[in-house]
Amino acid sequence: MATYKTRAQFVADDLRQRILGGEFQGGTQLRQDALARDYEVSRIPVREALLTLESEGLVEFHAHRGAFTTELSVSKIRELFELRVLLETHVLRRAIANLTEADLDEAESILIKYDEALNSGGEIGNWSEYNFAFHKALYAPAKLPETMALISQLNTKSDRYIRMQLLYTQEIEKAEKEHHGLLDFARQGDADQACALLETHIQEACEGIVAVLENRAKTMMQQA
Amino acid sequence: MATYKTRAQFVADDLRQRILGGEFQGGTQLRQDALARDYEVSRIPVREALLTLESEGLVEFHAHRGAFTTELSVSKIRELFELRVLLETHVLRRAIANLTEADLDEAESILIKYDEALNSGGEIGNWSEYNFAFHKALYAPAKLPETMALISQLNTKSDRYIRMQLLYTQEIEKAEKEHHGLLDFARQGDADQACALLETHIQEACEGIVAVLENRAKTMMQQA
DNA sequence: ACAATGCATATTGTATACAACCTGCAATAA
DNA sequence: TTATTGCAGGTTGTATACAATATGCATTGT
Repeated sequence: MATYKTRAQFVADDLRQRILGGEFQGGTQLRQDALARDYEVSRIPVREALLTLESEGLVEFHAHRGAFTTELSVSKIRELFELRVLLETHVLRRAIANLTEADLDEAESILIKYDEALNSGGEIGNWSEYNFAFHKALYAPAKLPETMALISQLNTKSDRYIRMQLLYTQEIEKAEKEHHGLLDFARQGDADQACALLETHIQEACEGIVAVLENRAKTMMQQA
Repeated sequence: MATYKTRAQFVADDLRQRILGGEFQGGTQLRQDALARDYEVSRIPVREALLTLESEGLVEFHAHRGAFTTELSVSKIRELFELRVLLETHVLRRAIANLTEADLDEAESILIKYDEALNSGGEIGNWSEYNFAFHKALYAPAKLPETMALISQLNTKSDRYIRMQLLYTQEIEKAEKEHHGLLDFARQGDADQACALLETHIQEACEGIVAVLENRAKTMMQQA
């Protein structure tokens, strides 16, 4: 079901990737006309795509002035990651309560696939997706779809910054170790330790991003 | 700023009210053509309004089949209210930490205004708004805008059912007492007790809604 | 009788055309 | 000089027109 993709959805999906990939600086205006030419469609599906992205927090509309990509302040990033801690530990705890062997294997297979991709090539272009896929697999047994939707939303909002962090720091291996740790605790059924690890995992990612952002702000000051 | 309202926004706001007011059964199709005639606009702003409402979880789009009002299952309602407990106690705790007299007075004034409206007339049409306004005032000192946005989102999604509950049960006075209780605990700076009360406040509202829904389902079975 | 197929109709999705509005600059007046 | 007003150009917002798709019914064949 819902296999058909309208042009608006196509544009939305592609544009989301481009924004998350860092193609646009925060605050740049997305001209409907130009995008319509790019995708060889009219402005109507472009507008609808932009509206979708607005609801995801990636762009902002100003009436009669158009859509601009958003930029998060440090305090908002901190807030988002605090929410992630709150929601994801909640889900993880519930997930561990009704975890099966199959669930654990599923999560582990994602991790292994990622390990291989990392060791062989080093293509971190879609690391962010692998990362989220693992978390999702781990949380899925909780069977809390609404909560997962919120978590996805938070991830989408902060994904740009996560990628940026990975670009500037070499935290991937550390994250990878923590993922294995999470899996081990989950396998042992130790929800408390798993949640504690998850909490620091998220918090440290947050601090890494904040550090990169503040560094960038400083170098930009010097340039000016 | 942003004082201008496009037609799409106008339609979205009005349609949201109508949906939350219970004008449409869950699952009814919203024909773009009919709505466009109603509001005397073209279908374009109607579509955009429906897209906005989709992002709020009030309607669902099916490609080439249009928009339908959503209906929440009991398990989803339970999940939403569980999320509310999680997020709202989090915010409340933070709010109590940096609460000023002015904040408390502000919240109290909303409560008093509502008390008066309730005693004099009994217009519960917009009780739901008063209710949320009070909660918002109480949470505002936490200064967590992203979190508040999520909470608003959850409230919008469940608002229809809250109204329904109020229509079928007489829980308003009880909620009112609990609101005063919340305010008292907040004034004393007792975050633990305030959060405990908030938790039961939300949970009982949830159970009330579930009871109404299951009752309605039963009577519908009998009719058929 | 019943299932499958094709057509008619209606509704959605999109392109094009036009109106409303914002922005920046030039001209004018204090 | 500086603030204000009006206009020009460009972008967004919306109406209209058309294309694509889903649904229901009639038709056909078994």
